[in-house]
Amino acid sequence: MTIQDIARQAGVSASTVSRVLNNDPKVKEETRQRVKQTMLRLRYVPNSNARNLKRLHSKLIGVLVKGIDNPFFLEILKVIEQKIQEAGYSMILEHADSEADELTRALSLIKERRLQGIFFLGGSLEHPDHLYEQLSVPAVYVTISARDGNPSIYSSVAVDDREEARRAMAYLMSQGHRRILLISSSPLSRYVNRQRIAGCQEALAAHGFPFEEELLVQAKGYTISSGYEAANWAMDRGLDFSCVFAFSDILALGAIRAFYERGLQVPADLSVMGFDGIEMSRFALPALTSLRQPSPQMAKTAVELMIDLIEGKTSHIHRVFAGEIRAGETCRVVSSAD
Amino acid sequence: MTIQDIARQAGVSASTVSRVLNNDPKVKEETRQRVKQTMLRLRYVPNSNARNLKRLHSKLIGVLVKGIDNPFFLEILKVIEQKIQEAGYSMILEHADSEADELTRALSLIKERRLQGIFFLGGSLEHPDHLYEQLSVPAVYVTISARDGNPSIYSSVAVDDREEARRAMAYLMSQGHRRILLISSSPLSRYVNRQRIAGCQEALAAHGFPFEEELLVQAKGYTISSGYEAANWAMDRGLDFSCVFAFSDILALGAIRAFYERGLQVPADLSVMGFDGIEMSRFALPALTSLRQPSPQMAKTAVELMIDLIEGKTSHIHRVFAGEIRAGETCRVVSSAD
DNA sequence: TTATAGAATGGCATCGATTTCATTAAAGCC
DNA sequence: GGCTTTAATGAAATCGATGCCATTCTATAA
Repeated sequence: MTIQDIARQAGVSASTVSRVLNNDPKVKEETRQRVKQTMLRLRYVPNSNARNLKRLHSKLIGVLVKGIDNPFFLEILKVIEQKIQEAGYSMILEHADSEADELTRALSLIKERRLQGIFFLGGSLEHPDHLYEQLSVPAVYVTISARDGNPSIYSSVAVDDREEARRAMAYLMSQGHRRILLISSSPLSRYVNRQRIAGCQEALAAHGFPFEEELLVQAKGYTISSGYEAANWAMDRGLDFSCVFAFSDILALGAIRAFYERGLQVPADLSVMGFDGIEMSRFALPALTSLRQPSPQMAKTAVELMIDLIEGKTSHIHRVFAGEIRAGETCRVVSSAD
Repeated sequence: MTIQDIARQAGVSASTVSRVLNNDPKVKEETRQRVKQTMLRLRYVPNSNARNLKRLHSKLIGVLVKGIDNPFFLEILKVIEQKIQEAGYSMILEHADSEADELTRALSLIKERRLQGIFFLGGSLEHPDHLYEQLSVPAVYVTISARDGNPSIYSSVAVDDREEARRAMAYLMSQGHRRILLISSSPLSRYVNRQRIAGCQEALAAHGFPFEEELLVQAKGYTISSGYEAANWAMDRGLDFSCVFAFSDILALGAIRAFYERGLQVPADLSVMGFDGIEMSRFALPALTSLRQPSPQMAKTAVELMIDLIEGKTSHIHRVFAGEIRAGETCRVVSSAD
């Protein structure tokens, strides 16, 4: 079933059918109806390959996700997809497994499918600048704050990781915690992790506490089992801490389980705080205290920004959202003697 | 950058460049290298629209997911994506929100993008048969058992929902439970739910217990909050039960939270069992007892089956996997006097 | 040396839509 | 009524790759 078949059946030319497809106003109403009826009758669906080959715009936006395991990213992804649809575009999802070729893959994808824009979700920003310059379409990073220098070759929508981590740590320290185990995702060299670690150090320094390298452990991935393993690793090494700050809720939840299995109750024996504030952790037992990122708003803003960028209505900007501490049941005030 | 540009730069014809792209053996090694170098130098990436327009095969397989919220589907989706890649195909993900137009959407997608096959994940099978007959490519349902009559217009890879639900109920009843609250997803009329309910009834009947309509509640969606709400609804109605069997782990986890907030401990005061056996529920507190579906194997089998179907090596079949009870910490043996 | 099979390569139609340009039909105007 | 303007429509080139068929080149045999 091609446009030609419809044209023949409806007694018009292919051009006219194309005009009907694209809602061109200069088609007589009567003709339009006849063509539409024919399309319906023959169950005609336009071939998107042929379409996008000829057209200037593909109406496609790519999303490159790294670590789709993480429910936090999924929460964002859902909103992004919905908003993209609403804007009349379609979403192409690509899942990046290895860290290194992330940008290369994005560049290929853009050319291959004629994407009009690309989102990066959960990746790192460690690529050299000259690679970004090869991006021929707008790129928007979501949940990853822009590096120092605020580059104008891509946009970002994120919280200030450093500041939010500092705030979370300050909160924990205000409850009397002094020895706080940090569970980061890996690698530690990833920008977002470096930022958060820096924020933690800042908070410690503000209280005059030293930053102990030993109290920084890394989890393999963004899964509950890697949080579990990281906590076990810390306990196996006999580390001394009264509190845990995990850089992701899902890691925090895994850690809580690990503590429980060793007979440690949260928050009675240990306090735990997460980062992200996913829905699920509100319903966990005990409900996780977390630094919530306003993910729905961030996702919405990211798509709006993307559309504006595509339509040339704006140039690259960096939007910073404020996080918020969501108190759950996993933190307890301890005496300073603890 | 088109194939013509490469041809000009490398001093060959477009045909030869195309041959290099498709690894045609009848190209002189020297020429092949020269063309490859040129492609690399100009950072050429073939336009997939032009490609798929001309080619017979698009190397694309669609996946229509309903309820991507459910971590169980995500676990499966990840394996499906990986296996599809390994088989040299690409995956197109489509998220169906409304129930009704699911198949219509799939049919459009197939024509539009020239898909070579389509997976249905988490949808329902309630469509009339004549719609399936319009499917021009193999369709494989994952985690949804085939309806009675074992139709040969699509394939399925699933557990026997009825039998597994029966088994789970029998397990709970063997622990002394008699009044078991069922938390189903909605709508109850969905085939998978009807099957599971039938299995539960069967188990009750085997013990001579009546099936009480009242003890069947439905959750809005596959989210932890809807499990939470369903449990609250049941408690608000003052229903009497010693045990809960939720048709999804994520619902069970939400229910546990709801009980906890009303001062009911699991498993001390109430036993809870889930369905699916997702990774996360193993790390929950308390670890969820669940009827585990062997999802990685199911996903792997589904993709293998799909590839075989595409290559014409097999015709539609229905693979049934056996589930398994994974004992956690949410079930307790009660005396029959309870 | 010349015929000839086989290996490499080039030319060109093609996939199914869009879009510009040309053409026809209808309508407005003096 | 004849002419211009505008509304509808059609013809044909085009997007970027593929693959059949034709052609050129090379190596081997007679």
